[in-house]
Amino acid sequence: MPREHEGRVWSRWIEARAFHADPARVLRGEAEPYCVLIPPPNVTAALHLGHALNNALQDILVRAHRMMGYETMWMPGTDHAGIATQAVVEKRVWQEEKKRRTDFTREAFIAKIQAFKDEYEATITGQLKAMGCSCDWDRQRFTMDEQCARAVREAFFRLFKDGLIYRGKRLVNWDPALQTAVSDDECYDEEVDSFFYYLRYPVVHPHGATTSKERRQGKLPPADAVPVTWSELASRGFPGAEEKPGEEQAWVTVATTRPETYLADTALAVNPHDPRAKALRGLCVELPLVGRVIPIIEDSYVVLPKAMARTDEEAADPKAEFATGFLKVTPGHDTNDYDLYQRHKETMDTFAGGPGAALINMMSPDGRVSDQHGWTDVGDAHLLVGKTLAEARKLVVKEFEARTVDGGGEVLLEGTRPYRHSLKFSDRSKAVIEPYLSDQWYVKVTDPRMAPAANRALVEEQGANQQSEKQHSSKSGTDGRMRFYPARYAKTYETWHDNIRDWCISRQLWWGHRIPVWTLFPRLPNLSRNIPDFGVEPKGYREELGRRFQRFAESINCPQDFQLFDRGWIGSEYQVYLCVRSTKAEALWCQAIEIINGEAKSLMPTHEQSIAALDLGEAVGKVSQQDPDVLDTWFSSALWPMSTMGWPEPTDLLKAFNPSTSLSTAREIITLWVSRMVMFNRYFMPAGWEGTRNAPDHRLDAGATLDAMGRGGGPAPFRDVFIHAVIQDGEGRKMSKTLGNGVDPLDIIATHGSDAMRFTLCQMATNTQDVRMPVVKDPASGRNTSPKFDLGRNFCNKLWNAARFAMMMAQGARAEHPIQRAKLPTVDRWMLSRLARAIGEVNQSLANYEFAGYAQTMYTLLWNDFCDWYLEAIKPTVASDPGQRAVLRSTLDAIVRLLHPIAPFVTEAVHEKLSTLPTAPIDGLQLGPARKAGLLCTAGWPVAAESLIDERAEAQFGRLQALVTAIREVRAQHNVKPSRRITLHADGPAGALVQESGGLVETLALLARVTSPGERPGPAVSFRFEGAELFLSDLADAVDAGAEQARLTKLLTDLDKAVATYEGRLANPGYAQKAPPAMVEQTRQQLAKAKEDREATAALLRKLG
RNA sequence: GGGCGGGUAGCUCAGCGGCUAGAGCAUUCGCCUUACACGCGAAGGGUCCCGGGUUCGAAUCCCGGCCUGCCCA
Repeated sequence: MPREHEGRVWSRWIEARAFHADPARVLRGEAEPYCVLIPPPNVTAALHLGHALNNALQDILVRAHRMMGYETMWMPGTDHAGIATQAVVEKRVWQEEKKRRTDFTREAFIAKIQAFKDEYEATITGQLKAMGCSCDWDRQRFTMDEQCARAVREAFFRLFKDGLIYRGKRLVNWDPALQTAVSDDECYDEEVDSFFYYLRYPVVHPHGATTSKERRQGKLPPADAVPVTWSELASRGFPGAEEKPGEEQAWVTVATTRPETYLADTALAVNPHDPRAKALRGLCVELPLVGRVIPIIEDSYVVLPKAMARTDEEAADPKAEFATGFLKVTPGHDTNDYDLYQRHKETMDTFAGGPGAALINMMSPDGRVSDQHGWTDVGDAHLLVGKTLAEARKLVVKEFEARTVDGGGEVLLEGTRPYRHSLKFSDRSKAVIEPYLSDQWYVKVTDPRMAPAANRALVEEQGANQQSEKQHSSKSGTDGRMRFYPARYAKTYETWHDNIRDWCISRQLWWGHRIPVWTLFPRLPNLSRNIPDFGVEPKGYREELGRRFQRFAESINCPQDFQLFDRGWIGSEYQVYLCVRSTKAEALWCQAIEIINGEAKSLMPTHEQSIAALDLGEAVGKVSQQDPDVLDTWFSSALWPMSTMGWPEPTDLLKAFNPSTSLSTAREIITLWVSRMVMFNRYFMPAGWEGTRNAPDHRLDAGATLDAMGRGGGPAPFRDVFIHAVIQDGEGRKMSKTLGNGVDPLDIIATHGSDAMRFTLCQMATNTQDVRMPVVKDPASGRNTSPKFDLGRNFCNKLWNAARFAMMMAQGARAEHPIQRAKLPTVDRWMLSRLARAIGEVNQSLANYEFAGYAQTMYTLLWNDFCDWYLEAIKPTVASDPGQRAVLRSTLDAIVRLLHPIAPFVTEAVHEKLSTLPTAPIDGLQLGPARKAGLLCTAGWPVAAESLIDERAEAQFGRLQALVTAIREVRAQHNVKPSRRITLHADGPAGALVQESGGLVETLALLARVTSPGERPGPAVSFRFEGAELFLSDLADAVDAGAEQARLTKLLTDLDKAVATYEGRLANPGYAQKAPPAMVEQTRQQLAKAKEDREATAALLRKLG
C-alpha cells in the first residue's frame, strides 16, 4: 500500500532539511528565487477541505519549482484572527466556566486566548505536515509573534507620521447590553412587528440673521426661525398647499420606524423628482421640542410615495406603500442616513455649525437618551434624557400626539401604521443592535499612494481602467507586473480599489496588536480656547511640545520614536495624539507617564531622563491610557510579505524573496488580503527594491536600512495571483459546520492516503469559479467522505503497482553508452515521444496554473500510455533487450519526477528503490541528480529535447493501436476468452505492419499466429482495417452468426451516420468555396473511406443473412 | 442594487469556431491474461438550457430569455 510510506518519507525530508531555503544562493546569483506566500490560516479552527485544496496547489507549485532548480521558499504560519478567535474563546470560557471576558483582567484573558492559539496552531501545523506540505518549517511565523509585532508597530508609526492614519467617527454595530461594538458576523437579522410613525415637522425659513459665510465661520443661527405659511408654500407652487388654511404654519410629514431618533435629525430629505421639492428648495424644518432648525436636502435615495411613482418598478417598491416622500435624516444613528450625510456633508455641517457637527449622537453606551455623548441642543426635550430608547419612543409619540403645529390646529402625530421589518440582533446578548457613532482609527487608503498605486501594479493588459483612461489622459498607465490567474479576477481587484473607502483599522477587542497611541491633554498656562472652531492650533504650543518631546526622546536614546498629531479641540479641551514607535521607547514612555500624571512610584533610570520627563509633563498636561483598541487583523496580515521576512531590517530573506512569485488564494481574499498586501508592499518597500536582488554589491550595504520607502512606487509583493475554485457539496452548497456537509482532510488522508487526496484535489482545480464534490457519509465510521477521492486512491495505487512491476523488469538496465534512439523499436520511440509531449504539456499547465490539465496529462501518460500500452507491449521483449530496459527505467523515472509535486510520498518511496537501479542515459532526456540526500524532492525536473518527439513512431504506433483495438472488438463481440489465442489473417500493408511490430500485435491482441488471408482453415470472421479486409479465425469451435450479424449491423449504422455527415458537409455550396482546401480534401477522403467500408460491411451482412 | 461565473452522458467535469462531441465514476457484458479486481478488455448512454443572429460551418462567437451559484454593497 503506497500510503504506508508517508511517515518514513516525511522523516527523511525533515532530517535532510530538504525544504529549507537558502537566500544566500539567490544573492550569490546561484539560483533564481521562487517564493510562495502562504495565506496564513486562522488559528480559530482546524483546516477544512478548502484549505487542503489551496495548500495542495501551493505545494505542487513549490515542489515543481524546487525540482526545476529554483531556490524555493514557502514559509508556513498562522493568523491570530482577532474577532473570530476571541469570540470562539469567549464562547468556550462561557460554556466551561460560566464566566465572561470582563470577569478577567485583560492580561489574564489574553493568556487564555494564547493557550487556545497554541493548541490550534499545533493542529493546523500537523495537518499541513500530514498533507506533505514542503514548507520551510524552520521559519514558521505567527502574525502576533515578536517579529511580526515589530513590523506592525513600525508600519503603523510610519503611516501615522505620513498622515495616512487618522481618527474619525463612524457607525458601528453597538450592543448596548454588552456595551461593545460587534462585527457583522456576530449579528443576525430577524423580522419583527412594528409600526411606521408619521411625524409632522413645521416648515420654517432659514434664519435670515446669518449669512452662509458667517455660519461657516461658526456663527450659530438664531433660535427664532420664521414660520412658513401654507399660502406662502402655495405661491411657491407646492401642490395641494392652496387647500390648507393659508395663515397657518405649513408642515411636512416624515415616515419613520424609529421616532425617538428624531432628536438627532440634522436634515430632511426629499427626492429631487418629487413635485414638492422645488417649492421647498431653500427652506428648512424645525424639530418640535428640540427647536433645531435643519435644512431640506434633495437626494434621489428618497423613496417616492406610491402615488408619485414614475415607473412600475418604483411603485412596486414595498416602501413606496408607506412612504410620504420625506425622510428624516439621522446620520448618527442610521447607516443609510450616514451615507446621505456623506453626500450632503457641506450643507448639513454648515447648518449644524461646523465640520462634523451634523453627526449628532443622542445615545449613551448603555442605550439611553443622553445629552452627554455629543448631543447638546436639548431645548424642551429634556424630559426624554435618561430614558431607554424604548421608553423614549413611547414618550416621543405621546408628545407629538399632544402637540400641534404652531398657530394651527393640527396634531404633530399624523398617525401610525403596522409594519413588519427586519432588525439586527446581537448573537451574544440578543439585544437590538444600535448603529452607534464612535471614534475609530482609519488608514487613508484613498490616498493616491495606496489604492490607485495598487491598481497600477497590474500588468498592462489586465489594467482595464488604466487603459481606458490612457486614451483621455497622459499620466495614467500601469507600472506593475502583477497578473491574475484566471485573468477575470483583475476586474474584481480593480473595481474594489476604484470604489474603496478609508479602511477602519480599530477593533474594540483584546486579542490583537494594540494601537500604540496615547492622547495628551495639555494644560499650558497660556493655552486657552480663543476661537470656537476646529483645526485651529493654539499658538506656539506645538513648537514647545515638540521641543520637549525631542529632549525626552534623546534622553532615552530613542530620538526617532515619537510622533505627535493634533486632534484639535474636543469641547473645551485641546487634544494631541502621540504615537510611539518601538517597544523600548514605549517602556520608558510608560514610566514617564506616571511621572507626568503624578502617579510615579519610582524615577526614570537616569537623572537626565527624569528631568526630561518632568519637563515634558509641564507641556503635556495629562496623558490618557494607551488606546484600548486593537488593530484589524488584516493590518498585520497585510504586512505578511514583509514582516515574515524581517522588515524593517534589510535581511537577506527580504532581499532574496520579496517580491515573491506566486500567491494562491480564494476569491473573497482579493479584497480582504491581496489588496492590502499590495498597498503596503508598494508603500513601504523602496522603488526598485527587486532590482537589488542580484546586484553584486548587495553585501556592501548590509548596514543599510529600509528608511527609503516606495510610497506607492515600490514593488508589488508577488508576480502572480492565482485564485482557486471553491469546493461545494453535491448540491452546490458551501461546505460548513452548521450544514454538516464538510469533509475533514485528515479523514481522507487516513482512509485514502495523502497523495490520493492531493491528486483528486489537483484534478478538480479547473478554471471555474466553483467545483462540486458529492459528499456521502461513510456508514462504518460515520464520517463524511466523497467518492471523488477514490479516483486519487486508484491512481496512486496504479502508480505504485506499475512502478514495482517496471522496476522488476528493469533490473540490469545497464549499458556503457547513451541509448541511441534511432536504433530503438517503435514502441520505445513512441513511449519517449509521448513522454516528451507530456513534459511540455505539464510545463505549460504549471505556467498557467492549470492544475486540472496537469493532473489529466499525467493520468493519461501513466495509465493509458505507460501501463495500458507500453508495459503490456514490452512484456515479451524487455528481458532480452538492455536498451528497452533503459528506456523503461528512464520513463518510469521521468514519470515519477513529473508526478512528485502532486503525489510526493508515493513517488519519493518509488524513487528510493528506483535510484538504486543501474541505468543508461537516454539521448535527449535529461534527469538531473538530487541535490540533497538523494531525495526525489530535490532531484532535477525532467527536460526533454525537442527531438524526442517522434512523429513517425507516433503514427506507426497509432496504426498498431488501431489494429489491436479492432481485433479486441471482434473478440469481445464473439465472447472470445482471453485464454484463447486466435489467428489473424493479414497481408498487404496490414501484414507488413504486423511483421514490423515484432510480435507486438500478437501480444496485445492475444494472437496465436499471423498468416496470409489465403490460409484459412476453418470458419473465419472478417473485419475492416485501413480500408482492407482482414480475417480472424479460431475464435471458437464454431462462429456465432448472430453475434457477427449484431456486430456488423451496428458498424453499418455508424458508417451510415458518418457518410451522411460528410456528404452533408460537401453538399453545402459554401463549404468548398470558403473552407480551407486542405479541410475540404480531408472531408472527401473521409467520405470515400466511409463509403468503401460501408459497402464492404453491407456485403458481408448480405453474405451472412 | 453592482460585478463575476456556471448550465455538455445518470453524477463530477474537459472541450470554447472544423475530429461521427470526450474523460473519470456509475451502468451492461466478458475476464482471477503470471504489476494492479483500488484491476484488464469491450459496450450502451448526449435536442451540448431555450430562442434569435453572425458564419461555408456554432457546444464553442454575438444578442435576448430562463435556471443556478459566488463576490461586493
